Amino acid sequence: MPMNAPAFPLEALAPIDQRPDRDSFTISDLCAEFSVTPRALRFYEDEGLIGPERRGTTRIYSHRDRARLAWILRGKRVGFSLAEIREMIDLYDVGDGRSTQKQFTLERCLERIELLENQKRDIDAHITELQQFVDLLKSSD
Amino acid sequence: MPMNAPAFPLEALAPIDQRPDRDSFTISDLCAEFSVTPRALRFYEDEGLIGPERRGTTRIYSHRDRARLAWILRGKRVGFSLAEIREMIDLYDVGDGRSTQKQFTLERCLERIELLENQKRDIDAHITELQQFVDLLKSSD
DNA sequence: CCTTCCCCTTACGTGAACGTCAATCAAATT
DNA sequence: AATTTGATTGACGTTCACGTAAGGGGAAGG
Repeated sequence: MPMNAPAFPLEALAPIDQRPDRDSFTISDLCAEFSVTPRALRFYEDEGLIGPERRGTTRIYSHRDRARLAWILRGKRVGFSLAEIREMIDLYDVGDGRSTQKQFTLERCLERIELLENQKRDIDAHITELQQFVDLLKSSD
Repeated sequence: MPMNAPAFPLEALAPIDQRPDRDSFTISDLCAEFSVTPRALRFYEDEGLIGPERRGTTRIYSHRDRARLAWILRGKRVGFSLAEIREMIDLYDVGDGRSTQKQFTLERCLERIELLENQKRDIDAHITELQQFVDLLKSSD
Protein backbone atom coordinates (compact mmCIF):
# COMPACT_ATOMS: atom_id res chain seq x y z
CA MET A 1 0.00 0.00 0.00
CA PRO A 2 2.28 2.81 -1.25
CA MET A 3 0.77 5.77 0.50
CA ASN A 4 3.78 8.03 0.01
CA ALA A 5 5.12 9.74 -3.11
CA PRO A 6 2.61 8.59 -5.71
CA ALA A 7 4.06 8.46 -9.19
CA PHE A 8 1.35 10.74 -10.52
CA PRO A 9 0.41 13.08 -7.69
CA LEU A 10 -3.28 13.78 -7.50
CA GLU A 11 -2.98 17.51 -7.15
CA ALA A 12 -1.56 17.62 -10.64
CA LEU A 13 -4.71 16.03 -11.97
CA ALA A 14 -7.19 17.57 -9.59
CA PRO A 15 -6.38 21.27 -9.44
CA ILE A 16 -9.31 22.06 -7.19
CA ASP A 17 -9.12 25.60 -5.92
CA GLN A 18 -5.60 25.85 -4.65
CA ARG A 19 -4.93 27.36 -1.26
CA PRO A 20 -1.35 28.62 -1.28
CA ASP A 21 -2.10 30.60 1.86
CA ARG A 22 -1.57 27.50 3.95
CA ASP A 23 0.58 24.47 3.50
CA SER A 24 -0.91 22.06 5.97
CA PHE A 25 -4.32 21.42 7.43
CA THR A 26 -5.70 20.02 10.63
CA ILE A 27 -8.44 17.46 10.68
CA SER A 28 -11.08 19.98 11.63
CA ASP A 29 -9.91 22.32 8.88
CA LEU A 30 -10.76 19.74 6.28
CA CYS A 31 -13.87 18.67 8.11
CA ALA A 32 -15.17 22.22 8.02
CA GLU A 33 -14.15 22.81 4.43
CA PHE A 34 -15.66 19.62 3.06
CA SER A 35 -18.48 19.13 5.55
CA VAL A 36 -17.44 15.75 6.82
CA THR A 37 -16.90 14.50 10.35
CA PRO A 38 -13.53 13.64 11.91
CA ARG A 39 -14.85 10.14 12.30
CA ALA A 40 -15.21 9.89 8.56
CA LEU A 41 -11.66 11.06 7.85
CA ARG A 42 -10.22 8.63 10.38
CA PHE A 43 -12.31 5.91 8.85
CA TYR A 44 -10.95 6.71 5.39
CA GLU A 45 -7.50 6.43 6.89
CA ASP A 46 -8.30 3.05 8.45
CA GLU A 47 -9.43 1.94 5.02
CA GLY A 48 -6.19 3.10 3.45
CA LEU A 49 -7.60 6.00 1.44
CA ILE A 50 -5.53 8.78 2.97
CA GLY A 51 -2.30 8.78 4.90
CA PRO A 52 -1.59 12.13 6.50
CA GLU A 53 1.63 12.70 8.41
CA ARG A 54 1.67 12.88 12.17
CA ARG A 55 3.06 15.49 14.46
CA GLY A 56 3.21 13.27 17.48
CA THR A 57 -0.15 11.61 17.27
CA THR A 58 -1.99 14.45 15.56
CA ARG A 59 -2.80 14.22 11.88
CA ILE A 60 -1.29 16.80 9.56
CA TYR A 61 -2.88 16.97 6.13
CA SER A 62 -0.87 18.24 3.16
CA HIS A 63 -2.21 19.80 -0.02
CA ARG A 64 -1.95 16.41 -1.63
CA ASP A 65 -4.01 14.86 1.15
CA ARG A 66 -6.56 17.60 0.66
CA ALA A 67 -6.74 16.99 -3.08
CA ARG A 68 -7.02 13.29 -2.42
CA LEU A 69 -9.91 13.91 -0.06
CA ALA A 70 -11.68 16.02 -2.65
CA TRP A 71 -11.29 13.16 -5.09
CA ILE A 72 -12.65 10.66 -2.59
CA LEU A 73 -15.70 12.74 -1.80
CA ARG A 74 -16.49 13.33 -5.43
CA GLY A 75 -16.15 9.62 -6.04
CA LYS A 76 -18.68 9.05 -3.30
CA ARG A 77 -21.06 11.61 -4.77
CA VAL A 78 -21.08 9.78 -8.08
CA GLY A 79 -21.90 6.54 -6.33
CA PHE A 80 -18.65 4.65 -5.87
CA SER A 81 -17.99 2.63 -2.75
CA LEU A 82 -14.92 3.33 -0.66
CA ALA A 83 -13.41 0.07 -1.87
CA GLU A 84 -13.85 1.13 -5.48
CA ILE A 85 -12.42 4.54 -4.73
CA ARG A 86 -9.39 3.03 -3.09
CA GLU A 87 -8.93 0.84 -6.10
CA MET A 88 -9.02 3.88 -8.35
CA ILE A 89 -6.59 5.79 -6.15
CA ASP A 90 -4.25 2.82 -6.19
CA LEU A 91 -4.30 2.95 -9.97
CA TYR A 92 -2.66 6.35 -9.75
CA ASP A 93 0.02 5.00 -7.49
CA VAL A 94 1.36 2.19 -9.63
CA GLY A 95 3.44 4.18 -12.11
CA ASP A 96 6.43 2.04 -11.27
CA GLY A 97 7.42 1.37 -14.82
CA ARG A 98 6.29 -2.22 -15.13
CA SER A 99 4.55 -2.07 -18.44
CA THR A 100 2.19 -4.99 -17.82
CA GLN A 101 1.02 -3.22 -14.69
CA LYS A 102 0.62 -0.08 -16.72
CA GLN A 103 -1.46 -1.95 -19.27
CA PHE A 104 -3.68 -3.33 -16.55
CA THR A 105 -4.09 0.09 -15.02
CA LEU A 106 -4.97 1.54 -18.36
CA GLU A 107 -7.67 -1.01 -18.98
CA ARG A 108 -9.21 -0.48 -15.59
CA CYS A 109 -9.26 3.25 -16.23
CA LEU A 110 -11.06 2.80 -19.51
CA GLU A 111 -13.57 0.54 -17.80
CA ARG A 112 -14.16 3.22 -15.23
CA ILE A 113 -14.65 5.84 -17.86
CA GLU A 114 -17.22 3.74 -19.65
CA LEU A 115 -19.01 3.10 -16.39
CA LEU A 116 -19.12 6.82 -15.69
CA GLU A 117 -20.48 7.56 -19.12
CA ASN A 118 -23.24 5.03 -18.60
CA GLN A 119 -24.06 6.81 -15.39
CA LYS A 120 -24.22 10.08 -17.23
CA ARG A 121 -26.75 8.58 -19.60
CA ASP A 122 -28.81 7.35 -16.67
CA ILE A 123 -28.71 10.78 -15.13
CA ASP A 124 -29.72 12.46 -18.36
CA ALA A 125 -32.66 10.10 -18.72
CA HIS A 126 -33.66 10.80 -15.15
CA ILE A 127 -33.41 14.53 -15.70
CA THR A 128 -35.48 14.57 -18.86
CA GLU A 129 -38.20 12.52 -17.22
CA LEU A 130 -38.32 14.79 -14.23
CA GLN A 131 -38.31 17.78 -16.57
CA GLN A 132 -41.23 16.38 -18.53
CA PHE A 133 -43.11 15.83 -15.32
CA VAL A 134 -42.36 19.38 -14.23
CA ASP A 135 -43.68 20.69 -17.55
CA LEU A 136 -46.78 18.58 -17.13
CA LEU A 137 -47.33 20.00 -13.65
CA LYS A 138 -46.85 23.55 -14.87
CA SER A 139 -49.17 23.13 -17.85
CA SER A 140 -51.99 21.75 -15.71
CA ASP A 141 -52.80 25.09 -14.04
CA MET B 1 -49.73 5.31 0.09
CA PRO B 2 -51.64 5.36 -3.22
CA MET B 3 -50.11 2.44 -5.01
CA ASN B 4 -52.86 2.09 -7.61
CA ALA B 5 -53.80 4.28 -10.57
CA PRO B 6 -51.10 6.95 -10.42
CA ALA B 7 -52.20 10.26 -11.85
CA PHE B 8 -49.23 10.33 -14.18
CA PRO B 9 -48.42 6.74 -15.04
CA LEU B 10 -44.75 6.04 -15.22
CA GLU B 11 -44.84 4.15 -18.46
CA ALA B 12 -45.92 7.35 -20.19
CA LEU B 13 -42.77 9.05 -18.96
CA ALA B 14 -40.43 6.10 -19.11
CA PRO B 15 -40.95 4.49 -22.47
CA ILE B 16 -38.26 1.91 -21.96
CA ASP B 17 -38.36 -0.70 -24.64
CA GLN B 18 -41.98 -1.70 -24.67
CA ARG B 19 -42.92 -5.35 -24.68
CA PRO B 20 -46.41 -5.61 -26.14
CA ASP B 21 -45.86 -9.31 -26.63
CA ARG B 22 -46.74 -9.93 -23.00
CA ASP B 23 -49.02 -8.14 -20.65
CA SER B 24 -47.90 -9.47 -17.31
CA PHE B 25 -44.68 -10.73 -15.81
CA THR B 26 -43.69 -13.14 -13.11
CA ILE B 27 -41.12 -12.29 -10.50
CA SER B 28 -38.41 -14.34 -12.16
CA ASP B 29 -39.19 -12.75 -15.52
CA LEU B 30 -38.28 -9.37 -14.15
CA CYS B 31 -35.40 -10.77 -12.14
CA ALA B 32 -33.88 -12.22 -15.26
CA GLU B 33 -34.54 -9.14 -17.37
CA PHE B 34 -33.12 -6.66 -14.88
CA SER B 35 -30.57 -8.87 -13.15
CA VAL B 36 -31.97 -8.57 -9.66
CA THR B 37 -32.92 -11.23 -7.15
CA PRO B 38 -36.44 -12.10 -6.03
CA ARG B 39 -35.38 -11.08 -2.56
CA ALA B 40 -34.70 -7.57 -3.84
CA LEU B 41 -38.10 -7.25 -5.52
CA ARG B 42 -39.89 -8.43 -2.41
CA PHE B 43 -37.85 -6.03 -0.38
CA TYR B 44 -38.87 -3.17 -2.65
CA GLU B 45 -42.45 -4.22 -2.12
CA ASP B 46 -42.03 -4.26 1.65
CA GLU B 47 -40.66 -0.75 1.36
CA GLY B 48 -43.66 0.36 -0.64
CA LEU B 49 -41.88 0.91 -3.94
CA ILE B 50 -43.89 -1.52 -6.06
CA GLY B 51 -47.27 -3.11 -5.57
CA PRO B 52 -47.92 -5.91 -8.01
CA GLU B 53 -51.24 -7.73 -8.06
CA ARG B 54 -51.61 -11.21 -6.71
CA ARG B 55 -53.01 -14.30 -8.28
CA GLY B 56 -53.60 -16.11 -5.05
CA THR B 57 -50.33 -15.42 -3.29
CA THR B 58 -48.18 -15.16 -6.39
CA ARG B 59 -47.05 -11.74 -7.59
CA ILE B 60 -48.18 -10.62 -11.04
CA TYR B 61 -46.27 -7.65 -12.42
CA SER B 62 -47.93 -5.37 -14.98
CA HIS B 63 -46.21 -3.20 -17.58
CA ARG B 64 -46.52 -0.31 -15.20
CA ASP B 65 -44.83 -2.31 -12.47
CA ARG B 66 -42.09 -3.16 -14.91
CA ALA B 67 -41.59 0.49 -15.85
CA ARG B 68 -41.62 1.41 -12.20
CA LEU B 69 -38.91 -1.15 -11.53
CA ALA B 70 -36.79 0.24 -14.35
CA TRP B 71 -37.15 3.67 -12.78
CA ILE B 72 -36.18 2.35 -9.36
CA LEU B 73 -33.08 0.60 -10.63
CA ARG B 74 -31.92 3.60 -12.58
CA GLY B 75 -32.47 5.73 -9.51
CA LYS B 76 -30.24 3.35 -7.63
CA ARG B 77 -27.59 3.47 -10.32
CA VAL B 78 -27.39 7.23 -10.04
CA GLY B 79 -26.94 6.97 -6.30
CA PHE B 80 -30.34 7.53 -4.71
CA SER B 81 -31.40 5.58 -1.66
CA LEU B 82 -34.59 3.55 -1.73
CA ALA B 83 -36.20 6.09 0.59
CA GLU B 84 -35.39 8.90 -1.83
CA ILE B 85 -36.64 6.87 -4.74
CA ARG B 86 -39.90 6.16 -2.98
CA GLU B 87 -40.23 9.86 -2.27
CA MET B 88 -39.75 10.62 -5.95
CA ILE B 89 -42.23 7.97 -7.00
CA ASP B 90 -44.75 9.35 -4.57
CA LEU B 91 -44.35 12.73 -6.24
CA TYR B 92 -45.71 11.21 -9.42
CA ASP B 93 -48.69 9.86 -7.57
CA VAL B 94 -50.03 13.07 -6.04
CA GLY B 95 -51.71 14.56 -9.10
CA ASP B 96 -54.84 14.98 -7.05
CA GLY B 97 -55.44 18.59 -8.02
CA ARG B 98 -54.53 20.25 -4.73
CA SER B 99 -52.45 23.13 -6.00
CA THR B 100 -50.38 23.60 -2.84
CA GLN B 101 -49.41 19.96 -3.07
CA LYS B 102 -48.61 20.50 -6.70
CA GLN B 103 -46.43 23.46 -5.85
CA PHE B 104 -44.55 21.41 -3.27
CA THR B 105 -44.08 18.57 -5.72
CA LEU B 106 -42.81 20.96 -8.33
CA GLU B 107 -40.22 22.42 -6.01
CA ARG B 108 -38.98 19.01 -4.97
CA CYS B 109 -38.66 18.04 -8.60
CA LEU B 110 -36.60 21.11 -9.37
CA GLU B 111 -34.39 20.33 -6.38
CA ARG B 112 -33.88 16.84 -7.71
CA ILE B 113 -33.01 18.12 -11.12
CA GLU B 114 -30.40 20.46 -9.72
CA LEU B 115 -28.94 17.66 -7.64
CA LEU B 116 -28.69 15.47 -10.71
CA GLU B 117 -27.01 18.20 -12.68
CA ASN B 118 -24.45 18.65 -9.93
CA GLN B 119 -23.82 14.94 -10.15
CA LYS B 120 -23.31 15.24 -13.86
CA ARG B 121 -20.68 17.89 -13.27
CA ASP B 122 -18.94 15.61 -10.78
CA ILE B 123 -18.97 12.79 -13.27
CA ASP B 124 -17.59 14.97 -16.03
CA ALA B 125 -14.77 16.12 -13.78
CA HIS B 126 -14.08 12.52 -12.85
CA ILE B 127 -14.03 11.49 -16.48
CA THR B 128 -11.68 14.22 -17.64
CA GLU B 129 -9.26 13.42 -14.83
CA LEU B 130 -9.27 9.75 -15.65
CA GLN B 131 -8.88 10.62 -19.31
CA GLN B 132 -5.89 12.81 -18.57
CA PHE B 133 -4.36 10.01 -16.57
CA VAL B 134 -4.97 7.60 -19.41
CA ASP B 135 -3.28 9.98 -21.82
CA LEU B 136 -0.36 10.28 -19.43
CA LEU B 137 -0.02 6.51 -19.25
CA LYS B 138 -0.16 6.18 -23.01
CA SER B 139 2.39 8.92 -23.61
CA SER B 140 4.92 7.38 -21.22
CA ASP B 141 5.74 4.47 -23.50
C1' DC C 1 -3.81 24.31 39.40
C1' DC C 2 -7.88 23.55 37.10
C1' DT C 3 -10.70 23.90 33.29
C1' DT C 4 -11.43 24.11 28.42
C1' DC C 5 -10.49 22.68 23.92
C1' DC C 6 -8.95 19.83 20.41
C1' DC C 7 -7.02 15.81 19.36
C1' DC C 8 -6.44 10.68 19.86
C1' DT C 9 -7.84 5.38 20.11
C1' DT C 10 -10.79 1.40 21.08
C1' DA C 11 -14.97 -0.57 20.68
C1' DC C 12 -19.61 -1.33 20.21
C1' DG C 13 -24.01 0.35 17.79
C1' DT C 14 -26.78 1.48 13.62
C1' DG C 15 -29.49 1.94 9.22
C1' DA C 16 -29.70 0.59 4.51
C1' DA C 17 -30.08 -3.07 1.31
C1' DC C 18 -30.26 -6.98 0.67
C1' DG C 19 -28.30 -12.49 1.28
C1' DT C 20 -29.27 -16.82 3.15
C1' DC C 21 -31.35 -20.48 5.04
C1' DA C 22 -35.70 -23.02 6.43
C1' DA C 23 -40.16 -24.48 5.94
C1' DT C 24 -44.22 -24.51 3.09
C1' DC C 25 -47.32 -24.76 -0.91
C1' DA C 26 -49.14 -25.29 -5.62
C1' DA C 27 -48.64 -26.42 -10.31
C1' DA C 28 -46.34 -29.07 -13.72
C1' DT C 29 -43.79 -33.07 -15.16
C1' DT C 30 -42.32 -37.98 -15.17
C1' DA D 1 -48.28 -41.07 -7.13
C1' DA D 2 -43.99 -39.03 -6.60
C1' DT D 3 -40.91 -35.62 -7.80
C1' DT D 4 -39.28 -31.48 -9.57
C1' DT D 5 -39.85 -26.57 -10.23
C1' DG D 6 -40.95 -22.06 -8.87
C1' DA D 7 -43.42 -19.42 -5.80
C1' DT D 8 -44.31 -17.80 -0.88
C1' DT D 9 -43.33 -16.04 4.09
C1' DG D 10 -40.56 -15.40 8.16
C1' DA D 11 -36.31 -14.86 10.56
C1' DC D 12 -31.67 -14.25 11.08
C1' DG D 13 -27.04 -12.90 9.04
C1' DT D 14 -24.02 -9.58 6.55
C1' DT D 15 -21.57 -5.60 4.52
C1' DC D 16 -20.82 -0.77 4.18
C1' DA D 17 -20.10 3.65 6.07
C1' DC D 18 -19.94 5.65 9.39
C1' DG D 19 -22.20 7.31 14.58
C1' DT D 20 -21.60 7.26 19.34
C1' DA D 21 -19.95 6.79 23.70
C1' DA D 22 -15.94 6.09 26.80
C1' DG D 23 -11.57 7.19 28.24
C1' DG D 24 -7.21 9.75 27.81
C1' DG D 25 -3.28 13.13 26.29
C1' DG D 26 -1.37 17.78 25.67
C1' DA D 27 -1.37 22.76 25.31
C1' DA D 28 -3.54 27.27 26.28
C1' DG D 29 -6.01 30.40 29.26
C1' DG D 30 -7.94 32.16 33.72
